[in-house]
Amino acid sequence: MSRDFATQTHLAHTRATDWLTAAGLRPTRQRLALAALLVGDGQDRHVTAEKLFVAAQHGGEKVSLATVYNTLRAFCDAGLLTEITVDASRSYFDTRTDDHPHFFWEDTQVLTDAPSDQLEILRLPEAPDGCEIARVDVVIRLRRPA
Amino acid sequence: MSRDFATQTHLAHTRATDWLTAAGLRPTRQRLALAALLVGDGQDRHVTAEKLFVAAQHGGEKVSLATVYNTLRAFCDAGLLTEITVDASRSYFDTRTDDHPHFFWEDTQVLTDAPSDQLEILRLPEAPDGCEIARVDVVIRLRRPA
DNA sequence: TTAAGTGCAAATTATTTGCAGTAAG
DNA sequence: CTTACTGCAAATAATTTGCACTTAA
Repeated sequence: MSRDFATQTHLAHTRATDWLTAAGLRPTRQRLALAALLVGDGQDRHVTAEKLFVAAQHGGEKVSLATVYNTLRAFCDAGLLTEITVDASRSYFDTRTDDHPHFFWEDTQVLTDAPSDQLEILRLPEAPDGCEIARVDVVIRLRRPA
Repeated sequence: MSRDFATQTHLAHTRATDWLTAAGLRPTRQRLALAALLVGDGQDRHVTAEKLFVAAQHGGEKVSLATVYNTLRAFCDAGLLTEITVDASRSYFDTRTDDHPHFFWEDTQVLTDAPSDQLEILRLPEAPDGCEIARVDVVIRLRRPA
């Protein structure tokens, strides 16, 4: 809570590097910057390409939007992120890669984790013949009452 | 099962008309054609704009793609359809408007209903303060094993 | 008659891609 | 060195929109 800036930055960098190399991805300057924003503080995050791009710029990083897109795709392919689709016009990327439920705030278009220990699925429809369940997406859409 | 074509068509037309007027929508030629394709036989359906457009053309109906989009949106706004988002690049529209689970076949990109009686959610994360749950989307993603 | 609905073509928006240059191993 | 990565600008693809025309009520 009271670590100084240098230490925090250093930790973020280390974590980002490990995260990338563990997945066999080259830790380039751009990827490190994006990775640090995603997992630098060990917190789970849900980002859109645009939001991450803005965050990077805000942090003084020089990364192109196309690279942000390509990088997010690369991270997904490497299993570092999961893509979650709640809004047909935008993709969200989650740093948590296990199967867990989400809240989607319809007014702000924000996606967050829902406490997974509060979800108990007793029975699930079984996969039809010749199929297996790749993932179960549970999105709880929240509305602020008028 | 063995009703003749004229009767089937007539039923479809009636059902489509009722469906539209019940929602306070003007039963125009285009809307009737699309509605008949959607609910004409009383079966539940999941369509994309493009698929519905092609189906209409195939049936000899003259409807523009923009109208298909506008119409689907109008049907949703009127509560006749529900939009389901499983794929960031395409919207699916479901003729069943109650909250129920779906199968999404990743190989064919097809969306179907999952038997809702086989899903039992024992406990759901509760909505954060000042919020209510608008809907719970459950999408079971199916993969055909290699 | 008149407000709602339609078609077309142009606009928008998120995302991808081709390719020439740059950097990591 | 050599192959992967990046940036830019152009290409895609789904969806929306402006506007003149048509049609249901």
